Amino acid sequence: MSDRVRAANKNAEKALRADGRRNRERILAAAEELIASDGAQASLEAIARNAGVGSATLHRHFASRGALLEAVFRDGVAQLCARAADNPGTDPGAELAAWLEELTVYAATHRGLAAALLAAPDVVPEQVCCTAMVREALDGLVARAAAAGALNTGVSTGDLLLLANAIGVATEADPATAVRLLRLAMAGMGRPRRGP
Amino acid sequence: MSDRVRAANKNAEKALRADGRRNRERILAAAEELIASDGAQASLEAIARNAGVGSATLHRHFASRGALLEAVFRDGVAQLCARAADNPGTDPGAELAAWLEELTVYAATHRGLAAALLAAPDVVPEQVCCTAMVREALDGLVARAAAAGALNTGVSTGDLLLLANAIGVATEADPATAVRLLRLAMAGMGRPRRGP
DNA sequence: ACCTGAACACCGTTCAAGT
DNA sequence: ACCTGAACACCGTTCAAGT
Repeated sequence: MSDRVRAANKNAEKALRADGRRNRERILAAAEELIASDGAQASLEAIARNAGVGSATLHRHFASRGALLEAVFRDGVAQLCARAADNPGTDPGAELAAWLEELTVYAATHRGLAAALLAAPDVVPEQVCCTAMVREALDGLVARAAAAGALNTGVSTGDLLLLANAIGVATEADPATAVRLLRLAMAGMGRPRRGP
Repeated sequence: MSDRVRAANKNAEKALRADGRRNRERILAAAEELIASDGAQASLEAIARNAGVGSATLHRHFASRGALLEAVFRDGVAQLCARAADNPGTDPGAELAAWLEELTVYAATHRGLAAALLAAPDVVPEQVCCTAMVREALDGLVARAAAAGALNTGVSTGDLLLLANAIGVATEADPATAVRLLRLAMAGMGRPRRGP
């Protein structure tokens, strides 16, 4: 999986001439910065301007806003997802909860990511996309948690993904609130907690 | 409260000349339609065009996109909030849950509302705004539920508002999913439910 | 192969000029 | 008092012309 991601990045970088590759990096750096400050709706024109390239060059490298967002977040999301498989622990429920918090914090601290994940997948078949990576990582954790009886009946991977993204969008740039809200939703808001 | 709302609308309508009032209604009708189909980011230009007025006229009536969204949703939200006070029931926890579901469904079926509620309040002092109405209505329900011990410790009105809006944004135009997600979050996702 | 500058259609905002 | 048309600065997308 992480191999697939690395291969996809190699493809995007290797097939370019030296100047093309340099421009691509500049665009990504500018995009990262502007998305951090302006959110997912950051102006593509401004990104191209900051990168010192024409707007047509940006569109040549990234056919759509979604493609650019994917490229900006792919590495970070891949690392996050790799961590989901690392834990060989003994408490699947706690591991699921901990990883969901990581995902939510990551979404809340990377403006535009949650919005991108929420958007219709828009997946070119065979393409490695953030949504697919996250879903795959989460699927494993959910399966183990469910097998251990640590998950409420009727809760699916899609539910948890939707919840984490919803909270990520709603609390963008406020990770503390994001985590608090996620924990409350996991534990339940409608009745007093029992025990420690 | 509902009086304040009615007064605010009277103010906005009464002080206008006949043609101004007619244009205002046309703009609101066009806005309702386009926001329903395009979401909260609907083009103001297109709204003015559909209403048959110049774009400057739209800006004269509604100084900002937020002001227009407020006007579009104010009546519906006021009715929703009025219903929060109607119930003299005996199960505050259930009443809170039921009203939160109503709010979430309303948000999910009125594209743009949740996004508008999530946006920074941006409240002109003394102005009746949707956020304030909802918060006031919810405050009452929360207080009664908390007094009855039906609410998880540490859950505030703001938490529930944020959660409902987050789910509303994430599931826009899919009220069934919105309700399912809200119920799961209220009951808790992280452990099996007990009893009926 | 990759880039640029320019063109196109659109947008939100503002203002002078109308009635 | 309220409206309009026009102007301004911006945007995303596309394309012919360059190297």
